[in-house]
Amino acid sequence: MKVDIAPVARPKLVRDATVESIRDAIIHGRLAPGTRLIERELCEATGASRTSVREAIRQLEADRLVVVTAHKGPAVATLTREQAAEIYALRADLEVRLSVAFRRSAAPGDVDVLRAMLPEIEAAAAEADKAALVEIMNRFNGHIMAVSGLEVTSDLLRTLLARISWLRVLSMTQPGRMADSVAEIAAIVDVIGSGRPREIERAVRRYVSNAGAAALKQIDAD
Amino acid sequence: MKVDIAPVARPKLVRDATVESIRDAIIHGRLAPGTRLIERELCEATGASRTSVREAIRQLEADRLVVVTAHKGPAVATLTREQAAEIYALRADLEVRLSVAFRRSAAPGDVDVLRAMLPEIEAAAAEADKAALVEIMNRFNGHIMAVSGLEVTSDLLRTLLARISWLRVLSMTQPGRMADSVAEIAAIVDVIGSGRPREIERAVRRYVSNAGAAALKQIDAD
DNA sequence: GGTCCCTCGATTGTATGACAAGCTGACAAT
DNA sequence: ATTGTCAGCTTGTCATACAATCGAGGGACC
Repeated sequence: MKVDIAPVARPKLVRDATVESIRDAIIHGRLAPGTRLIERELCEATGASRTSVREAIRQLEADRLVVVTAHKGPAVATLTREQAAEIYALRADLEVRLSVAFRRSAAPGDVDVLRAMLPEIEAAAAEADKAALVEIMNRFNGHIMAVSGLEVTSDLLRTLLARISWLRVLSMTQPGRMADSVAEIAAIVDVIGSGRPREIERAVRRYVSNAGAAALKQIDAD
Repeated sequence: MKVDIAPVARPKLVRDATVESIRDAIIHGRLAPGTRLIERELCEATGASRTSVREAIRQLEADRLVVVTAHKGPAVATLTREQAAEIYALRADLEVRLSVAFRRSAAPGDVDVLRAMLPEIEAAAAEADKAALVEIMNRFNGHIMAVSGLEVTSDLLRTLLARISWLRVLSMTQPGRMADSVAEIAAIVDVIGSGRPREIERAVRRYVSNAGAAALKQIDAD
């Protein structure tokens, strides 16, 4: 017999909450790249013990969100221009793979879910509400990832996106970028459900490539 | 003044040694996928304290080499057929990028370094010496990565290769695979220094794709 | 003044002991 | 056979302690 009961929402482990806490501060830019992280301060800020904080740091280090120098301690990871360029190039490959897989696996209605987000995206862009835009784009990407069925690829993309998250927000500020961005996303939605793989690839690469160009311009202007 | 002295080999941190120790056991197959890892046993095996062992586990978890279930403990990660297929597909993309970048950045002699490894590869393959083959292929890949200058891409590829390391060794056992493999690698060396990107891509994809097919066949036959 | 060196405080690295929380398998009861 | 219960084991977290190392500041010397 199959019952329709969701598994209980387990109380988070302290270490996971700590990871979330620090990761959130990094990807939202509240901790700028290069910022030194002192264990004692992290303990005070999160309320966790050194044990948990240190385990959290190890996880963030493996995710490349922080870099740890022995006996000097962790610092928020910085991105060189070259690293950022690489990440955007890789992101394009991954998003192409996901979008094509989406096309293959999409059930009727999956494209509608994406299309239904467009007005929200436009609204957030019109108001220049970055936080809302980040949130809705996460849902947008999340749906594509979920439908694609590509676990590893989604996982990799998530870690790459986390590393450039603050940069993405910064590059949104460029005049005209948001409007272009919205148009490029709409173009993706237009072809992701019914287009040929070649067309999907072109639309996705155009979006990611332009986003990357904006991000790199942002880095150069720092 | 520039002196040719390598930086001192610092005494490894206990935690790094522990990570290395466990990672090595996993990628060389001494710890089979699915094996439960008990903290106490890891402490006894490595001589490290729980503190260090637990931090090592967190790192391996983020690298996806172990999966941790709350209150049940870590276990060596398993690979589904789908995950393995994804990893080989992504590996192809990454190796193509690295090889093309190698072509662009290679100094005279860099190709010779690769070519000089071919006899070693052939010898190891002829003797079916898997350990030697793994070692030499690591050097081969390492040289391409170093010359390519693509840090992020290299990093990502290394983590993916770690996840399929045991599978690669297994799939070597298939009759004829080693000989084909050697020929495909030789073909890559032939074009990586002077070929057009398209040719390089084709050679690399042929190699990775065949390796992936062998690996998947191995999974199916388990 | 500038440079070298040393000491000291702060921070990280590691180990240990303690206890709570949660899982697992065995056994008893119905 | 299913369920309830319990004991033992493992993980999760904390506090504490101490060694190793780093970095800044202060003298000593030129």
